Amino acid sequence: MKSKTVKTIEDIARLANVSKATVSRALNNSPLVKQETKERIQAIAREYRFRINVPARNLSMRQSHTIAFVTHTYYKGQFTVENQIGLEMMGGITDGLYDLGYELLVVQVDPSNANWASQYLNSGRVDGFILMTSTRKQWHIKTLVEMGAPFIAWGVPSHKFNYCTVTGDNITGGRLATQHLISLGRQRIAFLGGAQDEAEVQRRFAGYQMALESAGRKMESELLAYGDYSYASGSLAMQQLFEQAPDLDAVFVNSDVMAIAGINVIQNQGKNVPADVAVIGYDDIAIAAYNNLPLTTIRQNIHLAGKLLAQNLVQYIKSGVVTNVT
Amino acid sequence: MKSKTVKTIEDIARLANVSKATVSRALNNSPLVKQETKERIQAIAREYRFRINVPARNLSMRQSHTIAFVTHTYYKGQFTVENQIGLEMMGGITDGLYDLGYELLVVQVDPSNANWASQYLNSGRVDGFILMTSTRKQWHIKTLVEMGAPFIAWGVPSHKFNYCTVTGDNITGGRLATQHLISLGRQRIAFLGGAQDEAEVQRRFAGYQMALESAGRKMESELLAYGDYSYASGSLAMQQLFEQAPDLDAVFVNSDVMAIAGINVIQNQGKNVPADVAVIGYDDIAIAAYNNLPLTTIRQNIHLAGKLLAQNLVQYIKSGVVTNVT
DNA sequence: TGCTATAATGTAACCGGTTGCAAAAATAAG
DNA sequence: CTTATTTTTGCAACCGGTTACATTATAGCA
Repeated sequence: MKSKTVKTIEDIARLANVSKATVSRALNNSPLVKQETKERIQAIAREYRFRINVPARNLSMRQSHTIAFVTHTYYKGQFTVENQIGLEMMGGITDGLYDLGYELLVVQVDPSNANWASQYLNSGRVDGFILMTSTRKQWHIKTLVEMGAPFIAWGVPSHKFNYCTVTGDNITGGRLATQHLISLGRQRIAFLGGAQDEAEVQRRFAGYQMALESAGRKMESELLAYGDYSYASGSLAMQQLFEQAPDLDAVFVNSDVMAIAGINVIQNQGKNVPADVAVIGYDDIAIAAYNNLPLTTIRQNIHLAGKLLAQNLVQYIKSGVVTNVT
Repeated sequence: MKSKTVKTIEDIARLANVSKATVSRALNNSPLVKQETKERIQAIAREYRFRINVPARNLSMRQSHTIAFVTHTYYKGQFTVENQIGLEMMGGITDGLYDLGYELLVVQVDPSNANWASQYLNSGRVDGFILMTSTRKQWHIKTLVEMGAPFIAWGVPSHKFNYCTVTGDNITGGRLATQHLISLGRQRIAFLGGAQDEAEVQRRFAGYQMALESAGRKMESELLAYGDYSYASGSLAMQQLFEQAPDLDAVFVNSDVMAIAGINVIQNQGKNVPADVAVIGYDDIAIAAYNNLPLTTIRQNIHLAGKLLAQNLVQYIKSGVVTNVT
């Protein structure tokens, strides 16, 4: 524990009998300083527990080394996938950014106003954004693209614009889920999707279809129904499925929430889960593991996804575009 | 859309024919500048969409106007309350901070090393911390207190130290839950707590006891059991309760996760929930609402709590200590 | 009208780093 | 032992604000 007068790079310079510039270079491991001096300076810095002043560095380098995690205000009960996997994903992002020397700022934006982008960018507050937006909210993406803001989004990229994304492999996910059901010997496997116009849903459906086909079966339209991820829509869609195909013996549901709703409906029909009807859900929530429900779930590696988001965004900030599929 | 040469306060000064200093004052609404000039300058700033450079301001004012949300790396499946209410709470915090002109940085720390505190504080990166730590991790709190770092924690304050906190009103929560069960006409109401040494749990228990007493009943020790919030411990504790008091007809469980475990056990005993045994859970998760389980839950106003955390911390940064109960 | 109290603005020195360019030191070449 | 090179280091200007203090304009009052 030395005196605490060592707060700035200049203090260290004094202690080491060198100039500010040299200290700065030494601490940044510049090749311009002799190995020996470099080590000496670093040792001193370590000894005195020197912490570089971040705002000063940011100002000087005109970079904030900070990226914004953009989210809408969370409304209680608005149970979206985003809310559920949000924390886990943030963990991954923070991790990834940390390794790259960046930090994460949480920004809550008004969905009806894309002004935030310029606000944060032009203030030098952040170097880029990470959006957890689903395929909707295209509008925000449009704004960002137009203003040339560096950002990356989680979700299937729109074909209209060109920007960075990281996405779960929905096709494979859909295929795996369906194959699993097939391997259980199920004959009539239904598909209960999320919003039909979402790219994610379409891909899962594609996976579903692929699995069926490669098992020599064909998809039947009465085995399809769509909801909007809400509990209510799940119930509704499930009922619809039963009307269209009372003999179904399995269902692949696009979200765990709807899956739970579906299970409810099935049980109310007097059928047993999974004996009569097997149910398989998708991603989101840790609930599944702790639930006493007969529900299998396709898990996504959210932490990894977060890390990828971080890495690709930073990489983009220093060069070109990337689109990824996990 | 004007030319984009207006990036700094100096550009504006030029446009307004005044000095940098005056612009700075005008934008900060200082009483030192004439109302008229102030308005003129502000108008120009607005017109040119001027955004102040945050790093520069931070450097100059030696404040980051940023506070850190401290969290441990999230391990999948490590289903803690913190994880569950984390996002919602963050929403509240961001909200509260925003109103005060502060921002939220997410910091992931290594639980076994409290070095992060000085790292962030001394670097001028943040002005304070918000901990979501439960009563354990006292150690981190100790470190923070000792180094005089401004912070606030969610949870019942330790009597050993003096620091800011915001807490759910566990006593009232416990009372409400118990009263509810009483009003349902239940006779033998059990208490299934979390870790017995946690202040939160003790308070909930106090509430439980109060409710019983004011209903003219007295607490019986065979109706008590404790777990550690995990699913497994919930099952165990519930079994224990059944052994101790096979005739119980209601149970107040300290967390929704354990409640779900408990329900499972009860059902396996061939009893019906809630007909034979009523179950009431506590706080956390949005799951409850979407679950098909016969589970009532005491909800906490997490968003508000987050806001309070923000407000009280900032207030503290500018003055003294506060301890709050919602 | 002259003189002081007060309001409004300007000057310039920070804040704590980074970095282009010049100077000094060390090394190589002649 | 010079002179030309190549390394290392130092100087000083900047990044874009804030703010103590000096200066000037405005007003109040005898």
